[in-house]
Amino acid sequence: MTIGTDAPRRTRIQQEKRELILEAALEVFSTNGFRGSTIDQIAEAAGMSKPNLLYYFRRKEDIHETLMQRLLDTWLAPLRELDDIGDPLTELRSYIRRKLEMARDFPRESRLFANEILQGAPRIMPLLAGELKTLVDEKATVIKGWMRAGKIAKTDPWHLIFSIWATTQHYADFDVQVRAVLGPNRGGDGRFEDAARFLEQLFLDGLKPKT
Amino acid sequence: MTIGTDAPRRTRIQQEKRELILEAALEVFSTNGFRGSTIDQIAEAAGMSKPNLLYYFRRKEDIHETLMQRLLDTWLAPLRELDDIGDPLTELRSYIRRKLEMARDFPRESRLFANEILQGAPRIMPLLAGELKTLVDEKATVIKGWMRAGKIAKTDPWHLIFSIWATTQHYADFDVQVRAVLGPNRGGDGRFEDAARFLEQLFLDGLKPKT
DNA sequence: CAAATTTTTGACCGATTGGACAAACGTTAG
DNA sequence: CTAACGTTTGTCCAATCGGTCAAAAATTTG
Repeated sequence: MTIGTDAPRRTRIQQEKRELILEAALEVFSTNGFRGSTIDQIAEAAGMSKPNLLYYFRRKEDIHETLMQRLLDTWLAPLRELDDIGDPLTELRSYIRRKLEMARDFPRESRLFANEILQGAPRIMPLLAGELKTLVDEKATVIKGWMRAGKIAKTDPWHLIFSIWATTQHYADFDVQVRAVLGPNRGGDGRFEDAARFLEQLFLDGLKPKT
Repeated sequence: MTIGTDAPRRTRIQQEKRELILEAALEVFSTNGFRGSTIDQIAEAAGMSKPNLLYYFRRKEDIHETLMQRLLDTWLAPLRELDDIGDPLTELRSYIRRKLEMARDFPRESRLFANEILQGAPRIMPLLAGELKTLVDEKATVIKGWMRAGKIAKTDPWHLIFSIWATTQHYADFDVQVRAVLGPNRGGDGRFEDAARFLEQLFLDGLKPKT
């Protein structure tokens, strides 16, 4: 019997094998893109034969789809946590920090997402215009409230969110370039701490109310 | 006779055909990546048969290589123009503006470059660690001079350049997402002016010396 | 005009691709 | 042990890939 994509998992072994495949596929897809990756590559990375892999995921697209669905949840978690309860500047600062930590700890997820968007988001466009837009609009309203209350400088909340995404994800998506430019000394493990310090200064001083 | 990559162009027709192919290849490569693009796609986009295209460029890689070489020159031009002569804040502001204009006017070039970096820059790594690093180091020294002179706030020049790259190129590379989130109203042609206003505020207020 | 050269194309090739399938293998329940 | 079920693999297939080649067509040259 083959394992359907939406069918409930049966044995513990199936769960584990599917997880193994997804892990391998994340590695391969994130570095080669969807069309640039082959089932053979994924199967080899997962340590199994191609037909065996196709026993757990019937089509190449199914693997990618499962990967993207899981990705979006964890990827948007930091933004969901952005809340109205704390101090606005502190909230924003910790959002930036969390996003940067995700770029550091989950660079493959970031690159997988970037690959999809770069190519026109053919597989997740509905999610962008639906779930994502709703979430961003909601958070933009929160930020606008902070601006009206004089807690942070008045500016465009949507482009503020874009700039946080751009600057943090840059350290995952363009990691090769960052390391090449920084060189062997400054391009080491400390580059994320340097980035965190810089981004905090850039955003906070730029957002501090004038009064 | 076939046309070599490094051979000097002969007739005007050859120049034009090569240009036609490069234009078509830019379109295809920038949306599908190198491995995701086929010679047939490029040939069709250029309005010619596959063997005809291969008469002008012997290998698929030759097209990509020519494209990347041209790209880097124009792509780094704004940074090269960053000079020590004018007012530092004005210099940085116009650099940001020029980069954003390039993201608006040459989004395909930006995506082509992003695709290459995302996949580990296998074809231009030497350029990154060589020419690019040299240029950035040089400009970082200029910026550091501005900081020592108290003209702009003290921070990390390299990460400052990264953040300018990230925020501006975001509007080319993630254009689909930007438009989806902004929606039909705010996602129209005015989005680049909104972005310009926001980025100016973000960077200038963040870089202004405290005194 | 005709000869020489450049440009274009149809047909083809070997390699790789995503995927199908039946047989073999392993495991577990009776 | 054995029947049933879940798992794995070798083999195969049609489609597509990058690229070749010889010959036709168009253009340039004399």
